[in-house]
Amino acid sequence: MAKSKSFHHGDLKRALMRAALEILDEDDVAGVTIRAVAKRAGVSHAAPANHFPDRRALLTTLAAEQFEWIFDAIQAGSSRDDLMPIDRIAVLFDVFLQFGLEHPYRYQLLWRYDLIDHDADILREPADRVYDFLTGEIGKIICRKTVDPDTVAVAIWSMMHGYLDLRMTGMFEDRQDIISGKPRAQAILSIISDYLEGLRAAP
Amino acid sequence: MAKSKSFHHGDLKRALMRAALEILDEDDVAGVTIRAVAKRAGVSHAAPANHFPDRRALLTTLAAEQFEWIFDAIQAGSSRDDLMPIDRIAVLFDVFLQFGLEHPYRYQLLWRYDLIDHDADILREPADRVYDFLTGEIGKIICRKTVDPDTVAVAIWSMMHGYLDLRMTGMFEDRQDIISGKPRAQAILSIISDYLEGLRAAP
DNA sequence: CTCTAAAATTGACACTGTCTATATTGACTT
DNA sequence: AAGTCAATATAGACAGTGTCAATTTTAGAG
Repeated sequence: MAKSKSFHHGDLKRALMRAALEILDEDDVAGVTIRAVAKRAGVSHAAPANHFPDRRALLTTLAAEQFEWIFDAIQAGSSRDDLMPIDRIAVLFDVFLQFGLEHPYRYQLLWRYDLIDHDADILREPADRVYDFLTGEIGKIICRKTVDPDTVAVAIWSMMHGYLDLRMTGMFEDRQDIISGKPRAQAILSIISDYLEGLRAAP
Repeated sequence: MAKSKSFHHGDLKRALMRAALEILDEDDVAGVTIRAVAKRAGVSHAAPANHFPDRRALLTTLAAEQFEWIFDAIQAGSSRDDLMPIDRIAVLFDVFLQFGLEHPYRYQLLWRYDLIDHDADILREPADRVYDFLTGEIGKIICRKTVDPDTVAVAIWSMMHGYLDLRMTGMFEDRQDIISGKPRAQAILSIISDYLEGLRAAP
């Protein structure tokens, strides 16, 4: 078997990832140090080096798992075949919003290019799947040739990410009364929805 | 005088900020350590403690200066009184895009809530000025009462920030051929512009 | 049972921020 | 002019960090 269950820990790599995720949720990525993860997993501070060459690799793997979870959630939510492309985009939007609002530290890790390796295959593959899902659905919507689907994808993805990111920084926090964050988030969704509807219409 | 020119350094606080900005541009915020800043300013590693209680305070001041610069640039660019609100928003957009693309490390620092103190007055004041400028111009555009200007501001700000942020992570980098970044950025601007034009029209 | 390669440990190094005590400076008071 | 004193700069120490090297432990093959 490829994953040899060795030593007293069984599968330390998986145990390290679980410990890292726990610490991430509690303490932000700053708390996810090699030594803290090792301590929670019950091993010495240098044990993780056997499974991850450095901290960047550990965090990259952690981020990749989040992208995989997100993609799975999008697929699960849009598996019904009576959904229109616009509805499937809404599913993607909902998944990201819910994920970001529930797990802000996980979400922010996804974009920490200074801590993770965006060019790594394990990260790029699931991220591309999500992105391709979006561009694919947009392509089904747009009829006229004057608009570039990729530009629309960039615009939508930008607004979605920007809203989440700024919301987490507290940029909008006390500028208006958002409590659960949902109403304002749905307003953003409706803006995007209207925009896409507008694109479908002939010029 | 409040700012006493004392000791051999004259105004160490300003010298520290200059050194910090240089290092930021070269090495990202990770390189802006207290000790590195002190070394570049030619003082001992504990000297900055007299002017900034901790690293967070230093970085917060550094970020505040960037917001002040941005606001000044927006004002300088939109001082002509023959500009329409939509044009003034375009100026804000251009200033942010140019600032972000030219100085990515400065831009990213502005949103590192884990490193700077977003509630500090010195930071919140110039940031609010920029944000209020945007909401003010949007308010001039929107006529119908069914749309909340603040929501529109959030949407626009989100798209602008999201595009810059994602672009810096390399999310769009090799998914299409952007070289200078300007064409795609202008496409985003035109999307926002169209959106605002649509809002002006009666329902 | 032995051998071996992977896995885990221990210790060390150069960093970091920040705290303490100490020394220096410059301006104000008497 | 001499002295005082708060502000400013220094040097040293401490607990952290990531990562490297040498060492020991383990699990399974022969």
